[in-house]
Amino acid sequence: MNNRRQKEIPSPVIRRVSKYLIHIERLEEKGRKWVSSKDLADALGLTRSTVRMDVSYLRVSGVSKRGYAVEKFRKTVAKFLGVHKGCKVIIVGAGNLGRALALHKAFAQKGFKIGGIFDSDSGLLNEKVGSLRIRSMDTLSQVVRRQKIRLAIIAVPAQAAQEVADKLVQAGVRGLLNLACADLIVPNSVAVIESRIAMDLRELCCAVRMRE
Amino acid sequence: MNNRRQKEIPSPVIRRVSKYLIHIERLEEKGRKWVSSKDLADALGLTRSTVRMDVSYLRVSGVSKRGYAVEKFRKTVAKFLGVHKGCKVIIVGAGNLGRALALHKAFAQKGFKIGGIFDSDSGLLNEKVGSLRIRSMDTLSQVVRRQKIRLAIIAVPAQAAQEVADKLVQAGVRGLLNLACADLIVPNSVAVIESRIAMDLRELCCAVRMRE
DNA sequence: TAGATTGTTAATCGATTAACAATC
DNA sequence: TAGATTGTTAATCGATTAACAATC
Repeated sequence: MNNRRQKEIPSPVIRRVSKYLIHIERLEEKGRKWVSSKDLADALGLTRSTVRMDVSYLRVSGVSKRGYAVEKFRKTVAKFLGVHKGCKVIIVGAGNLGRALALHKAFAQKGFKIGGIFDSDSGLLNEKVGSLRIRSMDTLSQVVRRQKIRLAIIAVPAQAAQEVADKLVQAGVRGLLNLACADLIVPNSVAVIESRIAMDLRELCCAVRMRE
Repeated sequence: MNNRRQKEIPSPVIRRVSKYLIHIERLEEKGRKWVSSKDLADALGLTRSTVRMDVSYLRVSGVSKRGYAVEKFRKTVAKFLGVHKGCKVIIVGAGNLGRALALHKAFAQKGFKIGGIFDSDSGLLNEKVGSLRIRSMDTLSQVVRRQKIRLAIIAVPAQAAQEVADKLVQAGVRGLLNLACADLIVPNSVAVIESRIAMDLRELCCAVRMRE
């Protein structure tokens, strides 16, 4: 593909690193100063080797016998993931799920700010969701440009998902979190993470059967 | 581990198979009778080899030159995943997210039925969410036993997640879908799928940065 | 110092892809 | 028949784990 500033990171590593961050944040709250690869491995059910390999992708250097400095680790990981206070996200779809996410406290806690909620149903226009007002899809592109929004959550029914994705991509959004049960086709330059709860449930169903 | 009836299936396979099911269901609605490994591979961005290997784990046999019979494929995959009409799930946590999921239409469409919604806040007791009433945590174990519930969705704040998981496990639930930003510790006999939207957003953040 | 832990290289393991005979 | 597709085995690729010297 195109030449990247960053070394190519395997996606299992990224997934684990975002788990490390959650864990490290909790340790920091508790006042812990140091964490070792063994601590992390035990807490997350991994091997020490895996943790150390993952850490080697970051620019965190550890100290023999003590491990990694918690605060520095947390800062470096947050920077690595591109997470910073006030990273803005918009939500498309103001149904039950879209509204719930707009009000979801964990987002703010994890550094995200909801930059707007949109719906194609003009009956919902201007209705309040927390401190936000539901906006029309016509204003989407303008909002994305003005506020320099890069991330969007798709919380619309499956049939509408592709059309919404197209609009978002055209408006310049760079990453989509897809909650709809639909496979999205997007240009290579746009990242998509699937988070389809109904699909997860099916996977769970299967996992349960496997261990019976 | 314990001896299983089923051959051990790699989890990437399970994840892909649940994607096949979504796709196949749509094809069936459209009246398609046959689907080939090439069709599936193209639709989901995989190689034909991968699709055929995955299919070989199922008990679907294909026909040279035509591929797989759509209806039979769909039925076999649904059975393989353990998904059947009316598979019951309970939701713990009647905050924004829990309520939204209780009302979420995609669940019913995908064969799941919400068997109850629970919250520890007695102020919410008996409040209506769609056709359900919010129940107290004290009744959880009874409901799980009577209705033979095997799956639960955890939609409570991170601090409460482990306690809720313990209660669910004790009540006899076999699979947990965790929406809380907390790492759950459960016995090996219980399956856990993580579906933490805030974490997914962070992963997305990172993915976006990678391709800049 | 002795012991614990990092950082990195090499070995292992498993998943994906390629290849191809069998089949319709 | 010729061509397309399955089903399976072998080759490749990449991720995980093990091992160990360096370090504090």
